[in-house]
Amino acid sequence: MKIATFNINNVNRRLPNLLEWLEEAKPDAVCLQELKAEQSRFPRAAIEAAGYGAVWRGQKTWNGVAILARGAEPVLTRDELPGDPDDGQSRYIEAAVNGVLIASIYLPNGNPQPGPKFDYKLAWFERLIAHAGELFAADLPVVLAGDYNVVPTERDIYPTKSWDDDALLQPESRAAFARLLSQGWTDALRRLHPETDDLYTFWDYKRGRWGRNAGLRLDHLLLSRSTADRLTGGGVDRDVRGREGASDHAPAWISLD
DNA sequence: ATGTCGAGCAAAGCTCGA
Repeated sequence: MKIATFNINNVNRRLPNLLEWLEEAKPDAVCLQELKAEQSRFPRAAIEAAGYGAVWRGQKTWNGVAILARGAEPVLTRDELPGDPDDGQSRYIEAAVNGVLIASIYLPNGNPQPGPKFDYKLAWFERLIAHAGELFAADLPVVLAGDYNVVPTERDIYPTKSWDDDALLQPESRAAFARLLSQGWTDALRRLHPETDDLYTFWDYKRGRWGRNAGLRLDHLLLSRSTADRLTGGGVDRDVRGREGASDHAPAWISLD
């Protein structure tokens, strides 16, 4: 079973890119982030025609997350992260696909920091850690996939000082990600490629960063115990980032036995 | 400080978010 995560950065504007990648990569389940489409504007028909069922939680202009399943309908389990009934941002959706509980996560960016957006990022992280703790303890096959907006370690960014003040690299952001992992989750791509220095999933549009491979690893697939035992492979479809009209993220994927 | 990209608002170019 192949499971992917892809920050599409506007599902309607980049629909041809998404359909092309689905056709060639044929993932069994896909987590999308940054739909940037309100609920009624999700391109359901085109995605169905490509052979995928879908559940999604849209929002006007910003955010938005979805889960697609090849030849199946994902079984929705929740479409918001518990812990704050006043949070109206569409950043979490969870569904069962082929016996695996899958979450599509779009963690807040948090810039500029310090400030209210960074506070929101850290508070959202705490809610995720609380919910993930319950899922891990349940000992189910779970994959928490998405754009975490965190560069976990120095190995996960090209050599630069340019991002030192960015919310994605702050010690608080990294500590929260490390605390999530410490519940027992496996960072699948780093597990598979422990020595790779350019395991990036994001290249900023600015300053030719794609052309000089100045990337960041922001998109992660975290595996519960039973799914980690089934991990057989994975990678980043980085060529997708170089195509006409591409998202600034590339798809990351894993295979489970 | 800058660079890129796109949307919203509202009628063109600025502001915002990423």
